[in-house]
Amino acid sequence: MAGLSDRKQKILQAVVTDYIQTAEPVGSRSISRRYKLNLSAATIRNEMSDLEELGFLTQPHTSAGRIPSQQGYRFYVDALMGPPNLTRQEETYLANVFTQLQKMREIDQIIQQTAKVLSVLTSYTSLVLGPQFRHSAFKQMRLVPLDEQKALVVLITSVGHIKHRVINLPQALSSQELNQIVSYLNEQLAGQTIENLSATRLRQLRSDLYARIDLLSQVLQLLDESSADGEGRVFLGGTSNILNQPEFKDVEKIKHLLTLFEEGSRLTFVLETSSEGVSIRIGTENAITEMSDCSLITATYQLDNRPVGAIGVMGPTRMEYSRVITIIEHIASHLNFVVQDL
Amino acid sequence: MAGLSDRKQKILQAVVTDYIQTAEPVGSRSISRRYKLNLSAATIRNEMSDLEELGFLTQPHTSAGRIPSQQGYRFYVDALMGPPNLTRQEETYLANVFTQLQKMREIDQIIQQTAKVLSVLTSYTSLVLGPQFRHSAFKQMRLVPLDEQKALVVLITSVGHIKHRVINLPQALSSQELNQIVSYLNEQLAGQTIENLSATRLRQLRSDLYARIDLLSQVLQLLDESSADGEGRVFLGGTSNILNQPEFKDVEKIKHLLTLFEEGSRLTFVLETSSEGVSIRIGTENAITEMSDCSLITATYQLDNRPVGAIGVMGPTRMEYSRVITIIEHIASHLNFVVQDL
DNA sequence: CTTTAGCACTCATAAACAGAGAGTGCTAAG
DNA sequence: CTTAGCACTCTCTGTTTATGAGTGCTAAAG
Repeated sequence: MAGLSDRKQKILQAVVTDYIQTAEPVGSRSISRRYKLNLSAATIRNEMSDLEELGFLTQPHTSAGRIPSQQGYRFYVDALMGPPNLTRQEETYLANVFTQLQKMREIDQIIQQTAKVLSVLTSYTSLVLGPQFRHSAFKQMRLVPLDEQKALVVLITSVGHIKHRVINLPQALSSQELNQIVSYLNEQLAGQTIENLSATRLRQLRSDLYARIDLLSQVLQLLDESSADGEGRVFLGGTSNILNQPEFKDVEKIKHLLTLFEEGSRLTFVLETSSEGVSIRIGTENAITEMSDCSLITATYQLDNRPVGAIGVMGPTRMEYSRVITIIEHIASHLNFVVQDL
Repeated sequence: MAGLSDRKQKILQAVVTDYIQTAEPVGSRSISRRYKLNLSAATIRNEMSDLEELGFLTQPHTSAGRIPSQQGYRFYVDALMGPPNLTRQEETYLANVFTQLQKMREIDQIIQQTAKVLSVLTSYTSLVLGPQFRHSAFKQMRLVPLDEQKALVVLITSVGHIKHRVINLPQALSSQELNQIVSYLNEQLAGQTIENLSATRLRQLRSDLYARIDLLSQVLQLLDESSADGEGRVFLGGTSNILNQPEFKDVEKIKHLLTLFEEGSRLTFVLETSSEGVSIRIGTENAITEMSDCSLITATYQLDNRPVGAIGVMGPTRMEYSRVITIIEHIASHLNFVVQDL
């Protein structure tokens, strides 16, 4: 697998970069012309034939050029990929974006804006998973009475995520008692991460306050929902960008992807399961069948050294890997700061 | 314009219903076969020729069948459209949905679910505009201190919409002073609609509290943003449904629509400007050029007899108007109750 | 005067076909 | 081991041809 001669590597690299640019099968001739390898077309032809045998290239049909196979892209990404090539323009654009993001206060806005920026910069489709409630720490809880029977529970966590819910008040409770319950809960829950709450802790609380079950259970339900699916929302950017890719001129393919985009939960899953740091999944490495001819590059962002969310870019397997990777790295690392400040 | 002979109307109706079903130009022959008009193809041919002259039908090319023109659809919708035809299945499905919606507490969830239901039932794309903050009345405001320098402003309105924002506290303020300001604001703003606040009222408040400008301006900014674009978010459902329509097999068209879908503000505008009750806009009646071969059916929903939001369904001009209209009416009227209960 | 049958004509769509071009694989020579 | 040459393959494009649905017109029938 690793035993590719230097020359084969150079040729593979040429094929991949050429195909990434043109989206057309690349022939021996055009390589010997465009890349300074000082080899004749015939030699390259032989090498390409070998590379096909080894599984790095494929032929759409006899007597067409070669295109990289999934394995070919994998090798390219792991070993051959050139350095990023961001233009100065793009870098200043990035810098501008960062100062703008810095100013925003609402997490939703930040997430959405991030998605947009990612898609504009890369001209692929971007996915951004908002900070996950259940990874963040409980900070404070407040009860705002609305009228005789209703009150607003406000839950504040360390990622600046604020969750609220109107609940019904048992009429038997005096405002004093209410305050007691709230401050008791605040005391008990302070600093815990939401996901750690579910099991033992909540049961204990429940028995402590067994007299107030009614009220409590509503609050706990809010906690529970938050920890379950609630906040795992994925924001998309540039969904129409995929249509610019020649590999998606087929309406059926588009339909598959669009319906995938509508199923938030599956997207959430993909992003949640992405490993820490930058991860690159090519074609069928993606587990989601609809994405089997796409590549997905993701990165996580952290809060207090714990990954709380992820950003990603999806494009055809013929994707500008190095470019996207550097952009994603920049944005993810910056997002760390932005989230920290909330 | 209104002077269409009875027979012409029957034929026009036949053409429209046929075309709605088949999406193919319909010829004189198939009408005399499929519809019991007791007229020969030739007669129908003559009538159709007249209808074309009058602008109700068009021919894609000589010697093809006719398809309804925009004017044709308009006449159909205004005068010819048959009664709704919901199956019993669909009605029970609707009933189920309603009980489910009733249970939800979070406005976002309700909106999103509504969008989904609308798109599933109609198999077109649905747009739902959440309740507009600026039409709703101010109810209460709270300040939750987070730490020495920061506090959370919570704004509660009568549509059950809750808006929050972290703001910086001027250190000079004691908690007593804070409370004073808050209760003063509550007093002054109670019952006002958000949109009425902007102009004179705010200026007055600003001068009243001129000493506390720093704090106040942040709060006011929150109010302002809410009244501006903030809450006018549109949720989409079934975006992939358009791909099932044969008129959208062209990738360019799809791209135009998808990019339109990404521009939330333009969609907001369309829904905001829809007149009270059910409105039907066919083709270029839509003002948005990207939608010039689509039709949009919208309905508003109310709170306290004021329209606060809208729902809509978008499909090709060849849309099942009567079906969609009844579905939309049902859902909108139900939404009135759901919103009321929040 | 209206309706209908008959017929020639039009036009899009599909299938069949030829030619061009790009690329390969193989063979033989450097 | 490299390269030039050549025959072969396969896609793509444009052209031609056939088919069929549908129209418009004319003339006869009601």
